[in-house]
Order: sequence, then structure tokens, then C-alpha cells
Amino acid sequence: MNLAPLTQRFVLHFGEMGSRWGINRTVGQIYALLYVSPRALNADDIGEALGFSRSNVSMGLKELQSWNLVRLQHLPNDRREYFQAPEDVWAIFRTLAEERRKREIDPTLSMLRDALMEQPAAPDDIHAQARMRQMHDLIELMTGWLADVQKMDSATLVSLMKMGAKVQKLLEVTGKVTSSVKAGLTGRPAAPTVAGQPAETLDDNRS
Amino acid sequence: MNLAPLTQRFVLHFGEMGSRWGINRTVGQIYALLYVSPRALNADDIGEALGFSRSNVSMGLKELQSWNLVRLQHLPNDRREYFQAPEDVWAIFRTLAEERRKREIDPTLSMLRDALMEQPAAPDDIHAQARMRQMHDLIELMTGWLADVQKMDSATLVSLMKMGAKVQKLLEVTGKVTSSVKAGLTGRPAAPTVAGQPAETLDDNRS
DNA sequence: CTAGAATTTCAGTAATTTCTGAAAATTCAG
DNA sequence: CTGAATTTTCAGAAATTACTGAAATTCTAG
Repeated sequence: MNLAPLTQRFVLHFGEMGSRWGINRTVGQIYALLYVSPRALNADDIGEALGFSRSNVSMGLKELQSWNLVRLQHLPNDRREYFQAPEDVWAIFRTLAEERRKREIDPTLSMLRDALMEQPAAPDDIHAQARMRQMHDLIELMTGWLADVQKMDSATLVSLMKMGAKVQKLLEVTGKVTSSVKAGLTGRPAAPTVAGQPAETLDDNRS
Repeated sequence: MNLAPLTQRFVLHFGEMGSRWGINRTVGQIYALLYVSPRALNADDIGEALGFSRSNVSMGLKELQSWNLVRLQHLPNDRREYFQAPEDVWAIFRTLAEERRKREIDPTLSMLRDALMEQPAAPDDIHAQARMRQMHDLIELMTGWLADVQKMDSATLVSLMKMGAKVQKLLEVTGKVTSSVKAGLTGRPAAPTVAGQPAETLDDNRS
């Protein structure tokens, strides 16, 4: 590996973090390299830059493509494929959120939906199903919210995030939070609530 | 493993999803079992219910404790430790978000901060550093927003999430988004922007 | 203290994942 | 078509991670 100093640090960091993020070192390093590279790279470039075998690069790129995290390019008079990361960090972030939802959340949501259709027989399953409903409702609320947020353009999103907790304050002042929610102005049906668990009490999880 | 049907499905699912979530099968199953269990369980209960060795359960519980995802309980006239998941799914979710930030985001943010202090020497590093700044600014905005959101109580959070995109609409109507942001009413300093990259254009990442 | 109950640690093994080189498949200029 | 360039596949090797039983440690009732 013979990279410019900052680039090298970035690449090595992404390699090490890979395992925490659920990708492997190769994939992490390849993505990091593409992200900071000023130009699109072909598989040989990548393999040489990172010291990976050609086949390993091929697999890594395939993985990144399955995540929609790289773009393919062709240069004139060159049959090889060139890869690059999208320019816009917000587009990258959206893709990441979308793909993680598909892989890490949707299967669970689907399993929970199925489980909630069943009639619990064993006594323990009655409680288990109630717990599953709580989890299901939370996830459904989160994914619905995420879908809404994904529709916003980046500038709006940035504004809202910069406001942070101030959003709440402003809505309180204008009296819109309570009234609009109560009026069912939500645009999505409210997630059903478990009987006997109407409004959750926040119990802080720290020791 | 001899569990009630729904409980078993839930437990097995969490075991399988474990790898996608960056935990192992054991840890996933133990947590799932504790989550749906109507009472606190000791290590032997867990080992027997899931068919794991005592030492494996011990390691799994240690891991879950490091995530702040389980609570310890003691029963009268019983020296063993009993474990349970917090009741409140929102508290669980907050803990999860907090811990994932610490493990998966903070180290990167810190690396990026360091890298942005350096004077890039190589020409490629000039571009790389600009890219790192974009990533840094996005992450800083996200984590700041997360910190704000973590301060809200669950009921407020649920209201805001149910509103989804409607938040934007309401704020536009009351004219607060633009004015308040422009007025620097954000409560946190605006993330600095890379020169030459003022407002990102959303470029859709899909094929 | 002491003894037994409970938990943790740890070295070795099992299982899984990652990585490679060779071979197969694909692509495309001529 | 043909054949060279390029990419992908895949079986096995290497590396990593997960799991176990035995030993060590911690804890507490007496």
C-alpha cells in the first residue's frame, strides 16, 4: 500500500471499523479509497493501491454494488470498468440508511408481523406477543418516519437537523404538536398500542 | 431448546439476525429471550433454555451488560444473579442508539477531526481532506441532532415521529424554518461548510 | 475465616469468514 | 467469428471468531 498520508489513515481506519459496521476489512478499505479518490478507479488500481488480490477486489466491489454505494463508469478507449463513490455525502447517507433498513430492519418487522397474527397458546407466549407488539410498533413508527424523511430534500433535512430540539419548542409555541396530532393530521395511521400499555413511561436505562 | 412457539421463533430470528447487527448468535438469542421473558432469568435458566454452555452464557451476558442492555436483579434467598431487559422499548432504543454511536461513529468522528487538523501535502490528500470534511460535517450534524433528540421525552419523540414530513409543512406555514435558521437560533453552531461545496445538490444514487 | 455456591477466565477446538490463485466465463475490437 | 483483455467464480488455505470444559476466582452464609 502506497497512498498519500491522510488517505492512508482514512483507508486504514475504515478497514478497522469495517467489522463494527458489519462489512469486512477489504470492503471498508475499498470504499474508503473510492470515497476520497479524486478520480474513478479500476479494479487493478484498487488492488494495487491496497495490496489485495484481484479476485478479492472483485468480490469487494460486488458487495459495494449490492449496497448501491458505488457507481460504474467507462473511460473512452478503455474496456475496464471504473468505480467511484457518489459525490454527495447526503446521497450516500440516504443510500446507507435505506440499505440498512432493508437488511437489518425489514426482516425483523416481517417476522414480528407474522408473529402478531398468531394466537398465542402457551402462557409465556401471551406475554411474549405483547412484547413483540411493542417492538413492532416502535419499528413501524421509526421506518415510517424514515420514509418521510427520505422524501425531503437535503437542504430541508439539514435545516431540521440543525434545529434539533428547537423544532419541538417552535411547534409548542405555535401549538401545533398536540393539536395536529390529536386531530389525526399525521398522514400515516397511528401505530396501534398494546392494551394496558397506553403511554410508555420513560424509565432510564442507566445504572 | 424447549420454548413456547412464538418465543422460539423470536429467539431464533434474533440469533440469525445477530451477524447483520454486529453481534453473535449467542448474544442475539440471549437478548431475545430476556426481552420476551415475563420474569428475570439466571444464567442457568438461559443456558438450559437455549442449549448453550454456562461459560458461553456468561460471556454473552457480559457483552449485553457492556451494551447496557440488561439489568441485574437479585431474588431473596437466592445468590444467583437474575437478568432482564428493560420494560420500556423506547429506553431500549435510546440505549442502542447511544451505544452504537459510541462504538461505530465516535471513533470515526475523532479520526476525521485529527485528519482535518493536518496540512495536506500530497495533491491527492488535498482532495481527500475536502472529502473528509464533508463526511465530518455530516456526522457532526447527525450526532448533534441525535443528542438533542435523546434529551426529549418519549411521548414528544413519538409525536414528532408520527408527524414525519408534516413537521416541515407546519414550520413552513408558520414561517419558522427559514427565519429561525437564518437567525442562528439553532442552539448549536452550524457545521462549517467546505469551500466550494456550499449547498449540496442531491444526486440520486440509484441506477 | 471457611466451604460451597456461583461466576469468570482461558486455553484449546470447532465453526465461520475472509482471501487467494487458478480456471471459467464474459466482453468486445478487429 | 476469433482471441485477447477483463471480470467472475470457486475450491481450498489462512485468518478470525465463537464456543466449550476445566480451572481459577469471587462471593457469601454460617
